[in-house]
Amino acid sequence: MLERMPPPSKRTNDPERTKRDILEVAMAEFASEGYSGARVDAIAARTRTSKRMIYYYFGGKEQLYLAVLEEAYRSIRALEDQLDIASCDAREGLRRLIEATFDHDERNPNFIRLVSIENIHHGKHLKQNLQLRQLNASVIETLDGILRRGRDEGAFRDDVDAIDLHLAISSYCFFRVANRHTFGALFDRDLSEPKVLARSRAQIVEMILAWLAATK
Amino acid sequence: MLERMPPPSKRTNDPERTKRDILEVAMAEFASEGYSGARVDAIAARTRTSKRMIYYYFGGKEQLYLAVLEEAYRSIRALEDQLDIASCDAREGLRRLIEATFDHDERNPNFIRLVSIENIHHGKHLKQNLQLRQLNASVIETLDGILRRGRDEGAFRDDVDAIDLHLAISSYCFFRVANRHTFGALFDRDLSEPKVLARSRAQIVEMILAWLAATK
DNA sequence: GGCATAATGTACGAACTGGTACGTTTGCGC
DNA sequence: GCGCAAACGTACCAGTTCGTACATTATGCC
Repeated sequence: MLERMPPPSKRTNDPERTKRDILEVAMAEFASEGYSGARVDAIAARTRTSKRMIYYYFGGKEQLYLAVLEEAYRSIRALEDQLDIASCDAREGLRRLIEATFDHDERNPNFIRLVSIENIHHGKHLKQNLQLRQLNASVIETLDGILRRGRDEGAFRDDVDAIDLHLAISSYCFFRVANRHTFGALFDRDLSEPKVLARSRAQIVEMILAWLAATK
Repeated sequence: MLERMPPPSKRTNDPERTKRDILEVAMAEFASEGYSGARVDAIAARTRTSKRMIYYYFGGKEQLYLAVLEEAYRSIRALEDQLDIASCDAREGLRRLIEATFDHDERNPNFIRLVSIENIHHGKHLKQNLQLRQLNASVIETLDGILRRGRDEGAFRDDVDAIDLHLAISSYCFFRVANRHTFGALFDRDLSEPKVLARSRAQIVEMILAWLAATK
């Protein structure tokens, strides 16, 4: 088959692949440049298809961003499902959950950046999306279960609720990734360096456990 | 030309006021819209002067942003100077510093947002600015002093350094403000509400103190 | 094989946006 | 007053950017 290469160009239709391709490229672009900084043309250029398809499948820049945001949130669904929390005591279960959160944020800087970007825009896209809110409820339930068990075991204090706890854990894990650049520039400590990372990972666990163990 | 109304219009020259005016408006615009989302025309419109002056005094959009960023960082210089830390023990001194950090972030959402924005842009502007890095070193020195005193008093563990501690404190205070919108949308808790705020303020103090008191 | 529809490519346009050319006014030293 | 530089206003331009009209090809179905 000596197919004359580009004359008939051999186009193949693959809607699913095209959509996924656009989403992936768009995620990288939005995460890297912010919503306003992202360029539809730049996304199209890095896609195997054309700008036309972005509008064909997604409708526009804002809807594409919305799809990216949803995809990003969806990918972290039930982060805590894979953990075997039931089989250990509350402290150990919590330790695993904290480490999983830490590792997740570390491994998904694009997700972190998108959340930052969404907050810059006052969370107006997320607020529109009912579905996503429910996805995130599960981590609260998990934490609530751990907290209750910890109280029953006499290991945890009883005046900290699941949302307090989630705030404490995720703020640390999130900040480390989101503010890596300014923190690194100001304090000369590269938070992405393996040794620093491991140190932080241990410290957030210590911190939370010490807090919950405190007798007020 | 029947124009009689604003004949000479009584213009007054006041360079300093003009500059400050532009900076203030620009700070609000950048913080609200992000760097790419901010519009030079929008800034000019809300100023008592014209777009021409932005270029006259600052040179361009990017240099204006740079000036805004510098101004924002400079305004928090020596946050810890007003605290009387020397006159109390380490735990009390640290408590005051944490609360001051918390209150500062709470009162300066624009600063918080600008830092978020700067991180979206990989901190490239901050990295260029040597001056600003030194300004921020003071908080580390202060924390270092507290930590050392705490160890001498036998109240603090000795395997946590000042930068570890600063990371723990500022991540919590920062996240509460920076991610207020997505957090609120996902977990139905308005972090800016006075009661929630006071609760958080107490919790971050408890958390840090419990951590440092832990005997490893 | 023919046809309807989904999928895709190309080229272009209208509006926006950062930046500037050009002219005018103010304030200050004398 | 007078002159001159600093301070300021207006109108406009050129490049960019989102979005679309129009044409074309692939694919499933009978």
